[in-house]
Amino acid sequence: MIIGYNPEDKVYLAVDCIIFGFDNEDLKVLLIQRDFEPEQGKWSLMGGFLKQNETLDDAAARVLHRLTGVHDIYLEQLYTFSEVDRDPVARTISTSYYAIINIEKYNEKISKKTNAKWFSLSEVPQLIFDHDDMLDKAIKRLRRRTSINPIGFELLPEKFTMRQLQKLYEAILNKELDKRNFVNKINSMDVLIKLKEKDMSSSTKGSFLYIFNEEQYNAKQDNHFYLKL
Amino acid sequence: MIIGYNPEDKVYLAVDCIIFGFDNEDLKVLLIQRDFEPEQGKWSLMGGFLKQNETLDDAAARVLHRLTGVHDIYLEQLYTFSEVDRDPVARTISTSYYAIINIEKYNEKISKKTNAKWFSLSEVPQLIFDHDDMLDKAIKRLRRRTSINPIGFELLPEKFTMRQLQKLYEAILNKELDKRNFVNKINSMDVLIKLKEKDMSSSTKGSFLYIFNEEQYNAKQDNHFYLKL
DNA sequence: CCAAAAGTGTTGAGAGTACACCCATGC
DNA sequence: GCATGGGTGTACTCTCAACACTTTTGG
Repeated sequence: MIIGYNPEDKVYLAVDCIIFGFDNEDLKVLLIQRDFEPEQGKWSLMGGFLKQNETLDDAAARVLHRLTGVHDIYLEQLYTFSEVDRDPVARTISTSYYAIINIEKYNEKISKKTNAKWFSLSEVPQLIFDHDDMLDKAIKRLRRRTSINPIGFELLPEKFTMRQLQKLYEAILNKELDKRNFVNKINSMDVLIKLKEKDMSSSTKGSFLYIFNEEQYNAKQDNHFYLKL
Repeated sequence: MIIGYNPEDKVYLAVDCIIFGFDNEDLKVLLIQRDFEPEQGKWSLMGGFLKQNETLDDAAARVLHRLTGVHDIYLEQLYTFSEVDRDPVARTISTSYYAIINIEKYNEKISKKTNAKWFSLSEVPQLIFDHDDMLDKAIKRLRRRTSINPIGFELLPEKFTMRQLQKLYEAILNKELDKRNFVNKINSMDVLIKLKEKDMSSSTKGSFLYIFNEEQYNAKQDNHFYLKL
């Protein structure tokens, strides 16, 4: 026995993932309907238990992959929830993670999977345990992050219009933005490349497509952007 | 056995606390020298194991109290560290918390306790395990928080001078601030009460003392301050 | 020719930043 | 009378926010 080490008790450790997506209209979150007790039939975040030889980051990535088929997604740890009775079955402490993904890119895979469904933020049903709190924290964090540096490109197709990008920001921040101010601000960040190509699907005039200039972005990353909207 | 619940493994759960203090000169952090193996003699954050019937928040408060005698301190969860080999003895996952306290107010209590010592941020020795990372994250968080709303009053005596407050911000942000701009900004927040009393210890002229106007502060809390320095 | 979305600049207000001199007093 | 830290205001710049009209083209 090692002196000073006196682990009082063991507990179960889990991860839960808040997956955000965007469908060109609303910010959505991916939920699953539980097909097992407790709380069978209710909606919840995607979760799973930690394995012996993986980190929480690994576990979150594994759970996400198992339930959606999605790989190589940036996951960020949010907060660890530890209320004693949060899970009625056993003392379980859960670390929440959030990720943002492109709905179209993954939709096919996801829809084949078990009981997963996208919900607009305004239509999220009551979730099990403390998953509402988790979602809440995730939304707040996403909003804060959005104003620090340009997240959100992960949520769009490779080529996108200014309008789409604006709608995405509006969905995340849950408020309307002025078109001219938005364009000016985005352009001043200098992380987009304007293509000669136009998207003709949304208007007769057509709107220019942009791609994300990853190189520029990475170069500026450290300084932060402080895109205040 | 409950279907769908398949907890793969159990792990040990701990908390570690990063305690910041201020001595009118430097921002300091409270460390303890381990008097047990492993890593006996090395410096570490204050930590302990989670008990069966307490939350992580509770555990952090308990550990802090046990090792410093300090009560009723605002602790904020930082991040949960879960590298498989972070603790060589057993798989241990640790959730870090940080707090900021008034050194003078508690110094007597603390100095009686086991091996605890304040270190200026620039003089922190190498810490055990991943405690360096924890400290690093805490400093970053503290700096970010400082610019969102006026933290830091916790670190000062009840009555303090503008100069002290400025030094505190300089210590947290690790840069020099302009005296006039600082005073203007603080005054524009309208959360201090200027006393008629002066502190005569630092100069012949004496400098006015202030107290924190908690009521005003709480009233404004929600809107945030965005004290950009 | 008209409906529908795209595209584009200017102005005013407020916040941030840089900057220098006088004041009070103990010694 | 002088050394030491305390106290104070202004001018410039930059960013944010509000705001409206023209362009394109498919139908």
